[in-house]
Amino acid sequence: MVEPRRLSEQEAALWQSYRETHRELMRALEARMIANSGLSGADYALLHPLSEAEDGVLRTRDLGRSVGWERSRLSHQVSRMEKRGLVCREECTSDARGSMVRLTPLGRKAIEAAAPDHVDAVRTYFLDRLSPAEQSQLATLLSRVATGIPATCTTPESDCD
Amino acid sequence: MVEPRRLSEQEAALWQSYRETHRELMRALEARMIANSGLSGADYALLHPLSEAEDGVLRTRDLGRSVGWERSRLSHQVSRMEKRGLVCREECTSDARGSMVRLTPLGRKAIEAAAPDHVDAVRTYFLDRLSPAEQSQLATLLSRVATGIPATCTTPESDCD
DNA sequence: TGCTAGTCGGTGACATGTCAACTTATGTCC
DNA sequence: GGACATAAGTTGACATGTCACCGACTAGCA
Repeated sequence: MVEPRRLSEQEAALWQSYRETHRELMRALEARMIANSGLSGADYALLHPLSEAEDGVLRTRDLGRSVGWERSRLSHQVSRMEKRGLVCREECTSDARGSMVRLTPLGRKAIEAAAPDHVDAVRTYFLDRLSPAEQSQLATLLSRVATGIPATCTTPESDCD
Repeated sequence: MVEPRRLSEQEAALWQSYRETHRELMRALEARMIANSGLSGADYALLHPLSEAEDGVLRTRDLGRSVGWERSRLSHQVSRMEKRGLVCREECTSDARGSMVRLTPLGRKAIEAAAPDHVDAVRTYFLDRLSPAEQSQLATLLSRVATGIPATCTTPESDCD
């Protein structure tokens, strides 16, 4: 009873504004990317690190780490992209458990066609909306929130202790 | 070639930090709510306005407006929640096209059981991480970004003008 | 060497979200 | 009244994301 059960008007407004702004921003970016290149955000997320990798190949595990996804999610997305010819799977010679994901020529063309406009969109809708001072303010706020988020119990490097 | 094709290190770091922080924050909130009450974020989003409404009933259209969802998404979610007994559908007497969504006693119990801990979680992971000054900074930054996002052409209250 | 725990990737079931199309009803204009 | 645009809601197909589990393999250790 002593604990505050409700958010104040300002708190509720901030929380709602935060969620709405994020949702609208992502919707705008996603819609623009699909319209411009036919790639979804999930496609782009995987194609980007692959395009930067040596020969356009990464071990599935490393690709997963570079985008911060779970193995299952990654596997499903790779399967979908494989079906569309953007990437292909290969065996991992150094570890028989593993597998490699390789950018196909089609995938390479797709990411190279999509990237400039996407970068421009991120600037237009996000970065350019903020002054340099505001950008560093935001970085501070984000790191403060981020450090308060409890780690997922399934995260390998941080057990529930 | 004159246009900046890449983000600076700082810009890329901010953009990545923004997306990661949001993802982790939402994951933490969702996990805690499911563990604590068995409700998902989508469940909560609908149960909340219903629980505040007169008699726990809202016209589907109005429920959709209050959460900002499209009709299809709302209809699917209501169907899933109906199957689990959290809400039920009723006919709309004033407009034969419409339908009403009513909170069941089970749904009422669920939202009332979930709300205090969720509010606490939003405080713990988000609001309490920021000082009052930082909260208003954030509100400013968000509104700046929000006003730069092109409206979706399907939004009913804000046509593309 | 063999046991055991952990890693790696994949799969199926399901929840969530988007899009296009459809049905039905309402409102508007002639 | 009748033609037409619009609104409300649903549905099916599909993309995405999460969870639990499996099967194969690796690594650490007795």
